[in-house]
Amino acid sequence: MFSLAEENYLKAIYHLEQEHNGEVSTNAIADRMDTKPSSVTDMVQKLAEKEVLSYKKYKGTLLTPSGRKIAANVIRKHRLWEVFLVEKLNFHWDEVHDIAEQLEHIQSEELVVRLDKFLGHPDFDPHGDPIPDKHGNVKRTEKKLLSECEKNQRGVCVGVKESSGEFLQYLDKRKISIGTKIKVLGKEFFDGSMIIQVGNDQFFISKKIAENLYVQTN
Amino acid sequence: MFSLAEENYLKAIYHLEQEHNGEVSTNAIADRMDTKPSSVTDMVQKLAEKEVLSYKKYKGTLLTPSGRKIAANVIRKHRLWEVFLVEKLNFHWDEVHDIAEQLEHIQSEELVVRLDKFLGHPDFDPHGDPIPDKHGNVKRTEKKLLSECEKNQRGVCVGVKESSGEFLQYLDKRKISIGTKIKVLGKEFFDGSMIIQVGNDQFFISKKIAENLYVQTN
DNA sequence: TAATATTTTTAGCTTAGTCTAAAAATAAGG
DNA sequence: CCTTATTTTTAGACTAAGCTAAAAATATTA
Ligand SMILES: [Mn+2]
Ligand SMILES: [Mn+2]
Ligand SMILES: [Mn+2]
Ligand SMILES: [Mn+2]
Repeated sequence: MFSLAEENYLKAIYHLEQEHNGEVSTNAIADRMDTKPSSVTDMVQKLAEKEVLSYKKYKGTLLTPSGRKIAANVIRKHRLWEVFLVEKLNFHWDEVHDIAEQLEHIQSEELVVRLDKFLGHPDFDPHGDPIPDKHGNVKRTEKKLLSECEKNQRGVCVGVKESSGEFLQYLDKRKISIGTKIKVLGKEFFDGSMIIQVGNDQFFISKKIAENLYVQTN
Repeated sequence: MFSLAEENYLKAIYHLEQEHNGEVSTNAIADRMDTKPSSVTDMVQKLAEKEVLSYKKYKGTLLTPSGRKIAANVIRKHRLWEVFLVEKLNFHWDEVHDIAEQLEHIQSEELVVRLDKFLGHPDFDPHGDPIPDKHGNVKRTEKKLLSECEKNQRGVCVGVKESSGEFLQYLDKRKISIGTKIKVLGKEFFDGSMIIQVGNDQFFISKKIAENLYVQTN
């Protein structure tokens, strides 16, 4: 029904919609997909014909509910395959994206159902991103302070409570910014300090740090 | 390096070469691939440019060693994925071909290595077809009498010893002909009779039948 | 608000892979 | 061996998806 190229566009637009929460511009799509804006205009007009997105010249695009469902399903497959590659084939989590980029386009409802079951119905991919359910719904959660997180919880940094220069510099040094994924590897009850994982780095943070970082948890 | 369409052509030509053992005609390829002969001519000329097959106008084509290796690798992936689908995802063996037709085109050396390992380095796919090794070599075996086969062995019918009308009619009734795959489910030492599987059917055969059927075993 | 800069679209080309219709080569039959 | 049938190739067109260059719309800013 939808070609590989069309699926990739829908997926990119889906992600961009979340990020900008709202219409997505032609240039933003071109940037994300490594194509030229003129190519995007063509494709977006075709997808508007197919009613998977709404488009007004010069005004940007928004997915329709049906387009959003298709995109979510591609993302579901992408993330399920990533789980498979890491959990079953023992790939490292940072090696799997490009393979999943191909596997996400395999067409077979039944395959997805069985893969999901085989993997034990996982809720998150190896990067900590949530796996949409079969209806395209993603479990979206409230933000909270990192200090409220438990061991093994994952979250995405969505903001800071205090924003002094020193604190922001500290975050910068630790390569933490909005959108950074954080996993709690350990938590000390005595002083509330934590060991966390950020990208490939693991390090200690004090309770004070943890109390000033907002995360959106899984 | 090679597109999905090119890979499918190479694979089809590979199979046709075995079947006709020799040059493959344009029409034969068109038939197999469900395309028009004119499309085949175009593609075959392109593949000849790329030196994966040799082609002389009106004379048919033959894969070069490099073309044969590429084809065998696609077939390797196809059959490994079929094993995965049946053994791990519990698909029935007659449901997996179309999905494998897509999965065989996923590009990743490492994925194949790990999938092969995960599956325990299988030698045959769920249909009993041999899985080429990483160098494109297929274990080709001698033909022998079905009566010489052991329990759980699989073979492809490649001929008969006696060819009386009654015998051939029997084979016909049982839907056994050249190319039919047979699996030995059980063997009785006392009288040499067997239970065999042919397609979805399972039935008894006497020693006399088994002694007159040549099979190529895995 | 008028000039300038940026974004987006259009127009026209390109390549891969397919098709139909017609021409050319080869094979078969009398 | 000549005529007819079959196979194969060529010529020309089409669609999907991309590109460049130029035009048009929108946004910025002096
Ligand atoms: Mn990914
Ligand atoms: Mn993709
Ligand atoms: Mn198959
Ligand atoms: Mn295929």
